Amino acid sequence: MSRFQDIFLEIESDILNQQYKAGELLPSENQLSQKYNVSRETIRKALSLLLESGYIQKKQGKGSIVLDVKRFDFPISGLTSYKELQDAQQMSSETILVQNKKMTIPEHIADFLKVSKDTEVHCVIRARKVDGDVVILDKDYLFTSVIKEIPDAEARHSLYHYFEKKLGLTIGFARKEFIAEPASKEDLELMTLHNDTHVVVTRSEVHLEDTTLFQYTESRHRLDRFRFVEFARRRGPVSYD
Amino acid sequence: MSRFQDIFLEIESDILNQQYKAGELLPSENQLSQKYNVSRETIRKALSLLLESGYIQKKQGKGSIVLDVKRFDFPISGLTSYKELQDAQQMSSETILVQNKKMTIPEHIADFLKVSKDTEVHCVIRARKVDGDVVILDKDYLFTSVIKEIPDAEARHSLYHYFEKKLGLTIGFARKEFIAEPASKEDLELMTLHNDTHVVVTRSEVHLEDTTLFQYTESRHRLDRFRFVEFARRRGPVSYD
DNA sequence: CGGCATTTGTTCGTATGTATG
DNA sequence: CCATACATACGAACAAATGCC
Repeated sequence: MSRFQDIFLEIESDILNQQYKAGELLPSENQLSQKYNVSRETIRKALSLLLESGYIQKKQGKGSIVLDVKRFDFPISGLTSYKELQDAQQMSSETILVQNKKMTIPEHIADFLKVSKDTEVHCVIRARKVDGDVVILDKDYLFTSVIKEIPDAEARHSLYHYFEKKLGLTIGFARKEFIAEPASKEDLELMTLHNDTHVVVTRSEVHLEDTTLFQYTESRHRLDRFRFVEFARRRGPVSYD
Repeated sequence: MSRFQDIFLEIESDILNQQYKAGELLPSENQLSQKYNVSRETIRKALSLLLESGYIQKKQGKGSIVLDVKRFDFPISGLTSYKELQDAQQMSSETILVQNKKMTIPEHIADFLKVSKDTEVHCVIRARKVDGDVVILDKDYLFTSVIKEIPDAEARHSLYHYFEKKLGLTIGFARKEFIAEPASKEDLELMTLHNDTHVVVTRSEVHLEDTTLFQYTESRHRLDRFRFVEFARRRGPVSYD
């Protein structure tokens, strides 16, 4: 781990432990560089991580103000599904493996991803049960050119744990889209939908560090179980209007 | 404008103009620093902006790969509403100013924001009409301690244009939350909802650069007119599972 | 397999510009 | 006007990953 990452983690935990309180200023960059015995550049890299993560706000000529981060649910950003919420908040949940088989990619997905229509993928479908109800349906399509085999046990546990810890793959980036859609026949069959007519769908394409596309995911959420929280920093002329 | 921002914009436009094509490598940081006559650090700052914005992927020992950004709707990220989509894509739309008055903050919002219950705010309600239908309802609450006056004409045009261009305020950051909710009586009255039972609601609290909270916004979207696109880069152990 | 050149990642030191109070 | 703090920029050095021979 690099020095500026260590320092980021230390200051982060100091903020979470209220060593630095919301509304106060952090020590100046020069003071911090003395405290940690590093150059100011190293401190600035640590602070810019804190900035991106929503812990502080910097102001030229003044200092770095600690934001009130505990007023909000944690983690701040990127929380998409109740499954992730549960992981973060230790709630109980159950994963049902509905399907795990090899097939050629469905045509509409090939079109969406702009890949060949005879690409081979693993199709993994999982239902997420909370409090007795199936509230999330996850459909993953994984390119067999990258992932050779998916044991059922791994699919029941965590695909990403399998990819990163066991196969040594590293995720690079993803594009996600959120929209509301009418519930499909499959949704009605597999999820506990009461009288809902719609679900919220998140579609993502996930790429490895070397930019190869290796996964397409569709996550379908019951309306009352969808929530997404984002921390957005102003960059350039973005309209919040 | 700082040098590294200029260089970011130049390379950005080179990517958009296909001077640098998707899948190819950018010139190395040393080559770029020669081309632009700046130090490598300056180039690295420009490249890190490109990285955050989803234009490139960097790989140690290899170089910076140009990503295929044209396959997706533009702008890549942070697009929340059809109003923003229209602005970006020159679609036609109409804004109806439903209300613009001073009042004390509604109690449930005071609770949500953890501010005093007798805070004074401007309440601005606007309906967004597309193709004859009202598909978005925006409710803005603006602290009178920061914003003294809101002319109707400005509310009909763009609040943010008014704040930033005319009042000289600078937005710092915001936290946004997306949820699906049952349609309220007000939604049914003011929006063209057909038989919809739910709407997608985005709630944001917007802060100025000096961290003062100055706005709370609730934007209510008809289900078939909501869409949000995000570019997410991997940082640390985040589960896409 | 090792060695080597190339490329990005990290850190340091220094200098100068700019905003704040 | 001045001290302080953050912003930008340059130059240098070494580490780590990659690719090629």
